[in-house]
Amino acid sequence: MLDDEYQLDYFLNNGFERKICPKCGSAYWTRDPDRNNCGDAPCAPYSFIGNPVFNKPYDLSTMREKFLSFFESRGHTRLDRYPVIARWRDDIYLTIASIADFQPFVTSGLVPPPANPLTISQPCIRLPDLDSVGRSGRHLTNFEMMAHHAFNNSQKEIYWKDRTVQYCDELLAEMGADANAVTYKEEPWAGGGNAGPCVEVLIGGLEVATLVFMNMQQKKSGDIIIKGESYEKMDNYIVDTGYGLERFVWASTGSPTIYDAVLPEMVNELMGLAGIDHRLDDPEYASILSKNAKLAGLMDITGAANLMQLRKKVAADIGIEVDTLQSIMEPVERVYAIADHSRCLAFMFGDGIIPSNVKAGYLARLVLRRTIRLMNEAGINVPLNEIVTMQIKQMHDYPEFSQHLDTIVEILKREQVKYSDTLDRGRRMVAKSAQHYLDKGREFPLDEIIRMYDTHGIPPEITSDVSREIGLQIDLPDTFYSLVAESHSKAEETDEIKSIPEIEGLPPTKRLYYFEPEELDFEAKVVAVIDRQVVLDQTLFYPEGGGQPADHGIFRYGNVSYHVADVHIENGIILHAVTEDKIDIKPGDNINGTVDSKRRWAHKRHHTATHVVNDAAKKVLGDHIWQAGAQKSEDKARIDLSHFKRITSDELKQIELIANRTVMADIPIESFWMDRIEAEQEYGFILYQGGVPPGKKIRVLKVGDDVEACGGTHVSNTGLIGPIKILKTERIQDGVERIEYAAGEAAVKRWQEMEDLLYRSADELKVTPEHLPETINRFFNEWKQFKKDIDRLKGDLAESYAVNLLESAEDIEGFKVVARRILGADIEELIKMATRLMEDPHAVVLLASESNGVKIVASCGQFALQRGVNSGTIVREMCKVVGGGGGGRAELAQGGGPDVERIEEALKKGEELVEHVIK
RNA sequence: GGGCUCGUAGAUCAGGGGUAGAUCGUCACGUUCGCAACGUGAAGGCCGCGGGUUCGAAUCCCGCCGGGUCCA
Repeated sequence: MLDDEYQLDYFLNNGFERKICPKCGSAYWTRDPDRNNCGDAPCAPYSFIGNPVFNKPYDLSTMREKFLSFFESRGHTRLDRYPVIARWRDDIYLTIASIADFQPFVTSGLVPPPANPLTISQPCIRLPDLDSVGRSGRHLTNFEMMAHHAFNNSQKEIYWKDRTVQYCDELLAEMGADANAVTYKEEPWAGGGNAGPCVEVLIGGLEVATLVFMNMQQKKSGDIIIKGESYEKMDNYIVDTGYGLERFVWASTGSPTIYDAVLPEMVNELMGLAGIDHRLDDPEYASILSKNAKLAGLMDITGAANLMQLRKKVAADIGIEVDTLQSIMEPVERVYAIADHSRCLAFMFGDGIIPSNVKAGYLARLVLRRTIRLMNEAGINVPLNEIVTMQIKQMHDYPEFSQHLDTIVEILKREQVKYSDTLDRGRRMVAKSAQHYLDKGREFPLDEIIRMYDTHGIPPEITSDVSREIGLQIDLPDTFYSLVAESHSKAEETDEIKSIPEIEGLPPTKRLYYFEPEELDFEAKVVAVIDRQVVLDQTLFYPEGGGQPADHGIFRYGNVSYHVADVHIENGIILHAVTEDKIDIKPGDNINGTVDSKRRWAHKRHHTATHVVNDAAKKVLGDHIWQAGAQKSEDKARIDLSHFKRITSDELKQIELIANRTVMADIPIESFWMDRIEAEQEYGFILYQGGVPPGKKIRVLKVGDDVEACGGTHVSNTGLIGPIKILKTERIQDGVERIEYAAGEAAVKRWQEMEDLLYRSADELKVTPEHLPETINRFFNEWKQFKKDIDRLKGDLAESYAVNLLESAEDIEGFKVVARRILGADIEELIKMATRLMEDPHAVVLLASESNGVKIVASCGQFALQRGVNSGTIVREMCKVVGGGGGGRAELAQGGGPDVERIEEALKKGEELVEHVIK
């Protein structure tokens, strides 16, 4: 249906012919009259292996430079790369494509591009194909997407399809590619809410680039259907190209795998450590790897069954046994994967991801643990941090990673220890469980294996290995991980966005609080009244946002006052919710507004303090600190920071001190509106600590050394924050620390509360606060000692009582029945006595005392037990008499009840029961 | 953001309403010229914290604190 989109003048004027691939049915453009396939896998096999498509081999650096300067010389501005962690996005964690750098605001047209047209080489991380990395010869977890982008709209067109294809053709020609070998395959593209026509660029059977012409956006009512979704045309249309740097390098060397082309030093180093003789100059060995890569390029190799298929084909092709091939390929594939993964980790940690159990940090840990597993399997007994360090030292184009090497190494060391702890714990758990099932003569249940992985992070391979050692065989299903996914309930909750239709068409409210930050009184004209919500033309009321709660206050109209209890902003329109049911104001009326000064000041102080604490934390803990959330209130505030270990109390004191020094330095706070792109270029993504604000312009706030995009209200000088008191830290997730603090009056109040607590505690012990710790220590130790003494004495007491009691026992048919009330004994003493007495096989003991109600204990010796005496039943009946309950074992039971008056009665009842049973 | 788990002696863990346990480690004694090994014995517990249910809670329920882990 997009067929017309591909009838490019460039194709028509340059000798191209449109053909349909007989195998896959795709349309493609070629200069070669004899070509009879689209050139893409699986229709065409790799032909570049051992037969490079360009005129010379390139490495990553020279290839990247070749590409960027090619487009620079054609009017494109070269841009620095963005981080691999997508801090400017709240919908994805990792940068997955060059266009991701410009979503959502540039692609939507809201914000102009930083340059137009532009070229960039953007490192990307994609994890969905993790399983194929190392095996297919071409998959990578991380790669650089070289790109040129042009952002067009109805007012201005930079260039569109023809020029894009022409550039591609010229680039390939300049690199010495055979023009007849290049095909352009038509393929509609869709992703991330956008879509458009696209051509895939193929050479030597390898897809080296994708040229996307993004001109549609997803819309339910759209009339264009692509891959099952409806789209409509956009006003702006964007050239979104992606040239795979690593694939270009691979195609230029023709090596058997992409890993040998891209990371030759690393691969060789690791092969050596794994004890593998990796000699690509050995024709036989090289041919196995090439065959494998070629065939892997033609098929889906995810899952053990598919992989086996590949092995069989390759083995048959070369004429060796499948087992032999397996034993050659498996170790090599592992090393390739390690080479890839460790580079991925270098990017992740180099760009500041902190390992965690959530979000991007979880993805980092996933890759990290996978790498450790692979290294163990490969027999590489070198700490992971050394491998990643090796990697970073070879990444000369990324000198910034070396600057953070100390932090990266520490993180990796901690993670390695953590993982080995988890595995140790896991092995013990599996061993215990396996023994349990072995003893019962049962199999290890599958859901138990899933549970081991799901709740304890124990990989199924480990479960299988450990239980095999114990003697329990386990067959792992190939579909293990999808079974795990299934076991998770799919409770999808879609937040319904409450939009208020009445506000559509209203003018945005003028935000006076930015222009007159010190003012609290204002006049305004009512624009609309919707239910209990008032919209004004301008307001000093700050709406909830950026972790700062809404202002409160009052409106006055004539003699009537209205209380503003909540304020929020929607599409630039500020809604004031008032508590009164009846609102006698209407659009056009002029009202007076007054903001609650105490609340506003508390928020201002806490908000500015947040920036100050953030900055202090960064100075104490390191550059990797990144704000992961914040919330303010009148009496305290908190900030969540990414950090890979717990904050110590010394560090906390240091942070508090530095924060208060910033306060005392009384630094004026600067705020100004700035072009988004300009601000990003000047200050970096560090601006977005507190989240990414929408819009073309952003408000930049400088508090001392801290610079952030922030829309909140602030004090004018740090001195006005007043004292900052840090209250506590909390670890809200692995890798995220929360610091709670109070500022200004709230801080003073906290101090006073804490002082009260301290003096009250000291008073209780009749000591001065200085002596509190040692006194408490003494009391606690004494308490423990007394407890032990009492316990021992109770035992002694019970012993001596017991002798007397037995002597005074009533003889019933040869049994020694004791039914006595023991004055002053508690339940423990009764139990000790009863336990001591039941040593006599003829004893039947019923003891009662008054201790916090009635306590009753019964016991009986061996013979009595055989006679049918059951202490449990007897106690239960006795306790009913005193209005309670009880129970226990037949030889020893206990209970009690509230009715003290009937103790004797209960004993009598017990005696009767005993007699009844014995006789 | 959602889910699942764990917190008991210095360490590793049992017990899952009815007298707090095992193994290792520690200490003492015995055996030995001495050590290891062995034997005998002992010390070592606010059963994470706070509420609730109950005659009775390490155990059940709720909240908090501290860990572990899977998924988006």
